[in-house]
Amino acid sequence: MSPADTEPRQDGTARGRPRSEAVERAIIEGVMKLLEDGVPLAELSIERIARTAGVGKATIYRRWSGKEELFVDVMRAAEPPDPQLPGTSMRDDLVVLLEALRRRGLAGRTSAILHNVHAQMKSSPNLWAAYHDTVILPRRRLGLDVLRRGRENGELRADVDLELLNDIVVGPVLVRTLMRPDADLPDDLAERVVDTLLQGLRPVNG
Amino acid sequence: MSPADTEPRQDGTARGRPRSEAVERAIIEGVMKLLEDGVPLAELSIERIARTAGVGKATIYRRWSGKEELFVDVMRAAEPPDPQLPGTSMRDDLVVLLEALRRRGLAGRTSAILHNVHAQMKSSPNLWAAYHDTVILPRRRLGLDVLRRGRENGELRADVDLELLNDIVVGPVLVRTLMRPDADLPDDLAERVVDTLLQGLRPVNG
Amino acid sequence: MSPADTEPRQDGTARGRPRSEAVERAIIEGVMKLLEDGVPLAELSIERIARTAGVGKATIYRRWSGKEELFVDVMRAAEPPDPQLPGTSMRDDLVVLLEALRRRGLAGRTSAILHNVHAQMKSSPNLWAAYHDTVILPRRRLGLDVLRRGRENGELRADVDLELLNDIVVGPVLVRTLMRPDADLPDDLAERVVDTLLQGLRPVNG
Amino acid sequence: MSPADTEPRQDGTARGRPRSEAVERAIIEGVMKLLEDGVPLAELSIERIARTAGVGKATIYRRWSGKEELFVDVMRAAEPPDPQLPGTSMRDDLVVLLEALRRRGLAGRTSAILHNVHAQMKSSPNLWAAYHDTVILPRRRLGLDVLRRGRENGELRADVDLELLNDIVVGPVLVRTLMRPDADLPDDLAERVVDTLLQGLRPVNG
DNA sequence: TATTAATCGAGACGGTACGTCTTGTCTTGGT
DNA sequence: ACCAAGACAAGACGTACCGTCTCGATTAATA
Repeated sequence: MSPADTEPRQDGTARGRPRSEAVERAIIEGVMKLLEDGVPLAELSIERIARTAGVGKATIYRRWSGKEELFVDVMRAAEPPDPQLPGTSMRDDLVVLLEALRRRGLAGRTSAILHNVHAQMKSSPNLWAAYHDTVILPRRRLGLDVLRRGRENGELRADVDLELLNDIVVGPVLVRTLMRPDADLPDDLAERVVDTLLQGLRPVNG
Repeated sequence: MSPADTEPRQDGTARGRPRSEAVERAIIEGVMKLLEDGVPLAELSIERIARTAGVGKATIYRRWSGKEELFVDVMRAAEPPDPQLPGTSMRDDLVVLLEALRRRGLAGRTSAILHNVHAQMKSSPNLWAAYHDTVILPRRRLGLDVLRRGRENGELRADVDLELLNDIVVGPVLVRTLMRPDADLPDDLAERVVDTLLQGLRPVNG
Repeated sequence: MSPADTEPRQDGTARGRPRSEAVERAIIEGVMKLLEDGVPLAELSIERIARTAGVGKATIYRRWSGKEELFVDVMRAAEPPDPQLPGTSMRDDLVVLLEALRRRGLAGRTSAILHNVHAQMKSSPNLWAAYHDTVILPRRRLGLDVLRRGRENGELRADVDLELLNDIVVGPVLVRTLMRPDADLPDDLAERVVDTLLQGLRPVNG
Repeated sequence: MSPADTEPRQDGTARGRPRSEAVERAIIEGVMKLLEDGVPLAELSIERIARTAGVGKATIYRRWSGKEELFVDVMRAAEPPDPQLPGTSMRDDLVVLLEALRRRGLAGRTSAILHNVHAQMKSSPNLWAAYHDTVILPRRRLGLDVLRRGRENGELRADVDLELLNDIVVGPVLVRTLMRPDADLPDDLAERVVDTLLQGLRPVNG
């Protein structure tokens, strides 16, 4: 799924002119620039991408089998780095994770790319799978680890389903980010979600 | 956004051959049939839709301004009816609402159409808005009403943010339905989400 | 080989918008204009022809299966009309026929087209055959008729091979026209060829 | 026009690895093999020639500036040697010359190459000129010499135009060879052409 | 014997054209 | 006024070649 789909060579022997990494970057940067400039994803033809990057069409097809595969790498390049967990408590760690998610949905470049390409990739199951495996899954695992530690530390009920809980924690931010583009993502959203969940929904007295 | 974009006539006077409603149904049914047959959304050209429905291309353009507008109506036609709330308690109402959401993500026809068209529409803000306003928003209001009644009945803490809570309730199911296509949606998912949230996450003793 | 390769319809029933004859003419005229302007045949891409004629590529492919087929029709359109035979004698008729051949090789538009397309067509046996059958053969028959009448009238030896003789008469002009592009075609060439042949090559006394 | 276009060095000093003559032959042989195998000239890309000859593209471009120049050398290599004239009489010499021409148009390898490359070269005036000067012209001069000797020997009328006569002699065979690919070239064609011309066309008595 | 420089096969590179497909508009003749 | 059919200009699709440009690896003649 990464660049070098039509592998240039299986063994180590390199023959012929090697592929230029600069070209690779130029293409991905070109796509990002177009998306940031507000060009609708539907108008992102390979022809136009090539024109923008000052590159021949074949040079694109030599690396990616089509638009979708290219977009996977564009997303990967646009993906912000993993957040640094404070480790002071489960609650704090969750807030940091959620906050990273919230920010990702706001930031200019990332946001424009994310919203568009995300939607696009959904139409292609195996591409989605590739993105899921290399981007989503590691983050998900990060969240599950935090929750597991929380359960072990006694911050969490012992009988809770961690997988489900992870979806519950992450759900509201993801929903607001990707499915309700007009929804606001206030600064304290991460905190409020985590604290609301921890406090429980029942009235205080009981 | 609805059919009859290029309105046939503003006033009441009807002149010439009236538009055939059968044609309208044939087109929408045709799109659904193709999607159910596993035709990828990307291969759904207007040309092919017209061929499948045995209809001229102009007849489609006379009703919708393009593929996306047509898809909005296809989604609307595929949307399952609103669930009937039992009204016995907030908890029960929420479970029924969530269960409807879960079912929508499973059902064959609906599911295939949903996943595809949903993704597609995300690329077009105003189309997404149209879908949001006529399909998502009413459901959302239904959920908010249930929560509001719950708060009034004392089933909910008084200081909770209903908007946020609604996203928390709906989030996990939506995430599993639309963003993790391989995730399982077990029969008791709705119940477990609602009960997990109501019980709170803290260990019992305190 | 003619226009209308992908026949629009076999029976008489005409359905859909009929093909525009104006477009047909515009395309053929466009090719001629380019050739007259000195554009080398090798640079006559379908893409360029379409651009010049202000026509979509598909519109060309709808009529001809490729460049070569199109060129057959261009040649046909550029072909000068059959000459009018005086009928006063075999000698005079032959001179007129040869003179027509000579002129064809001189005339600006025709000449440029002829030389180029002629060469091009040679690479495609069946296209050459098509051109041969509809353009060359009728002319050839005209020549054979003249010779046959000459033999019946006693202007020709009875034992002569008419087919061969026709090639002998036509040969020198054709060679100078098509194979020695720099050769001159003097005004009296036709007369001189015919008279040289009629007089024989032997010295007068014998 | 010959190999060594981008001359490897002007002065005598030879530095670096010298060009391999074997490579040169391999390329020309490769082209001939492809043509004999019935590959249409239009499909003879430099890319394919290089592939067939097991040679890098640059190695071809180092010797010839393009396809056409390469073809000139291919033709030269395929050209049969000059015929040996008996010298017994003008008539016999002409028959031998014509017979050589006829054979050239028949022979397998030569014929396939001739017909194709001949046509191709016509589109490029200066290439045609090169071929004309080094291949056609010497043959033509050979014919003119024979005719001149014939006139001096009294085998020919003194007032005949030798240039024109040469075209008349050569014309029919050339026409049948290059312009009527389906025409037959019977064994006695050369004799019949020469004798027909010598006998004259008029009836015997007069 | 080492150095040097042009050669070699391989294949990447920016372009252009190929022939096919879809887009949205525009005629047709018929309902 | 509507309909199905299909022509039309425009332009993207993915592939093939164009002629140029690196690569690492030969291959002589020179130093």
